[in-house]
Amino acid sequence: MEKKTFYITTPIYYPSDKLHIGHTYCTVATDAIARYKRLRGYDVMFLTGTDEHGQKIEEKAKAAGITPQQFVDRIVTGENGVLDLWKLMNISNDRFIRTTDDYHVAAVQRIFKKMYEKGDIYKGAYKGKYCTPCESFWTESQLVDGKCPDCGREVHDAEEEAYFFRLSKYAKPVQELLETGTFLEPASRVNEMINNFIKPGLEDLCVSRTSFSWGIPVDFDPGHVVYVWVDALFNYCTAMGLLNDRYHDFDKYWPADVHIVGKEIVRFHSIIWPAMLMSMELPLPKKVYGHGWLVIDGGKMSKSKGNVVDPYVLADKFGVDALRFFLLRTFPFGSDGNFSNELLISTINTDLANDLGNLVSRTTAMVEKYFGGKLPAEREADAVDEELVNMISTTGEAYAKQMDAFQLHLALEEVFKLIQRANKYIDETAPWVLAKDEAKKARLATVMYNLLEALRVSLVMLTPFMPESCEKAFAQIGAEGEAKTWDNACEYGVLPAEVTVHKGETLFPRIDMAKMLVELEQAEKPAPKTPPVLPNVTIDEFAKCDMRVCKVLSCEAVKKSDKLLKFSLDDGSGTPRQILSGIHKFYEPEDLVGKTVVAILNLPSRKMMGQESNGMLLSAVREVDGKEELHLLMLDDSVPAGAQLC
RNA sequence: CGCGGGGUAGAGCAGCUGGUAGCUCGUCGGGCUCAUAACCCGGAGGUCGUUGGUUCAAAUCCUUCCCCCGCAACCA
Repeated sequence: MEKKTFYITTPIYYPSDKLHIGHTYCTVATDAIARYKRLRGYDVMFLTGTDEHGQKIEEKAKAAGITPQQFVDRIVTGENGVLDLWKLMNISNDRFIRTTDDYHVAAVQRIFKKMYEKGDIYKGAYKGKYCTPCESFWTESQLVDGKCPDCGREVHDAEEEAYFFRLSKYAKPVQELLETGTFLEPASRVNEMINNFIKPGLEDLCVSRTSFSWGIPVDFDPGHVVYVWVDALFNYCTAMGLLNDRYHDFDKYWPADVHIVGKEIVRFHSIIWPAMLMSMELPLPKKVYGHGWLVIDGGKMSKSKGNVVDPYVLADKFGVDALRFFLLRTFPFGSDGNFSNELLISTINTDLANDLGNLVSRTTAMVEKYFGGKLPAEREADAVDEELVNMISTTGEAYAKQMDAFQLHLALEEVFKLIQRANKYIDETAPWVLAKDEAKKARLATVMYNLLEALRVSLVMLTPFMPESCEKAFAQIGAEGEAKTWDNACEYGVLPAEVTVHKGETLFPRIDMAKMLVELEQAEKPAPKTPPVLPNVTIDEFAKCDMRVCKVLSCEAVKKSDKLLKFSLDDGSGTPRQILSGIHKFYEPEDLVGKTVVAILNLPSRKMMGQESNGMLLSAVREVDGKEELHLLMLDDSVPAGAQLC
């Protein structure tokens, strides 16, 4: 009989930067689900990949002086890149798609054309407010005081040719999809989507761009490139062979059983994606699951905050399996979780070292000590065995229920209830007492056997989370072949009666919290980065910058901004000069009044939060421990206002 | 009134289809010695952010207000 298929995906990640622990979290979770389904006998297809087009990558590549393709190659296939990271984390994906793969490019062009021919993509005009000097379109809501948010100048109505997808046409069926089924989970995300996006009304979606070129060309209209929606979302289909000859599994695996996505892209996957599939008259994926984020100290992890956690460092310090386990055991999969090194270490110590690792260790040690490593066949049951033996055969069901609902942390909790019960069982049966009485050998063997069985079924259930460690542990408790299958994870009495154990290396060493925190701090502290010296400028070019000494006449915080301070400065001209500066995080306005600072005066005037800024204050800036540190340039107060720097 | 999430023991969280408030860590005390100074048992510690209401009964439903976070905006 054909095995049932299970098609599961991660998002395709945007390689504009190195991936961090958040991406790792998502991929590890998906991997654990995929491995669980394989364990359950499914024919699993697990896809992950990278979304490599777009303006941001084009700009980053330009800044780095290389082509966009070289840029993404470096991040995806280069050393310590995306592929290396997934290999390190023991990710069992069956396929990896890059949106720059030629088969995907060709397929997307066909998809775009098909939707165009159907009339669901049409050529229209992108209407907006246009700022001629900035060559930028803005929406009404982006404008500041009705003017360009970039330069503060007047904008005018303008149109640009673009292709649109008739998203509005599918608003109703999409709403029904969200409201009726279990298409989008957890359910809390459904209201968000409906209130935020569907109720206000779905507008047609701009699906092509002419403002950048790093994308898939619209083959029937040069100058246009396909924008992210069609390009990225259809990866889930093209990687199975939709409209291309590279793969031939589309009919076998589509529709996907579940797209695992982060909450920030739930909208694309639960509204735009089904609408586009409806347009293509393709079946819809069965489920979109939006997981939460790892946050740090309650705040979002981001480059600019300098609190990005590097998975390479953690895997190196704690081991891949311990890291995988921690991510999935600690945080409820559907909601945000607060990441910290302390929590990571204490979870490893409590669950893996003290409970699981120590149970393996003490059990195998006793079998070796009391029986020379091999249990005799004689048995003698006792009433105290019942609860443990019962749990051995029932935990599988409780675990499966949680796994099938993607409640990974709850599934692991079930397993650890069994492990904790086994530790208690040792206390209740006191094997070291039994061992002193030759007449109680059969009883002692029974106790040991029950412990090994509890370990065996626990390990089967932990295998999707910690594949390598579980293999090692299986070897230690003498479980091989059939003893490691799912069907036998719900059965008591599968290990041979005369099982032989092999006490081995410590599976999860206990971690010295204080010592490790210091080590981590050092490892995560990037080598103090001093930016390289910029290319030469001529003295004439330098002289164009009019930098002058100014006295702070007044200073106040700008309303509604957590960063901006508004300065009124005496620049020596006699007329106060207004300059805005985003340094509120470093200075309180009242501390700056009367200070002697330096500003460059001949920058073009610019509006921020509706306020005009005529120049820029100079500061000394550097990165310390990944955080920006800023010192406003201040001179001795005896220097007069208006003095020029040269 | 932009949208959403959240405020429960010292810390981190669960409970929220209403019925004596739970878990992990920490802390205090006890047990055990097979084990990775690990394991097992017990105690202390909470007026469940605030106001009012529904109910025989509210952390749990409705309402007022306060605070935190995310999206957005902005950071020359």
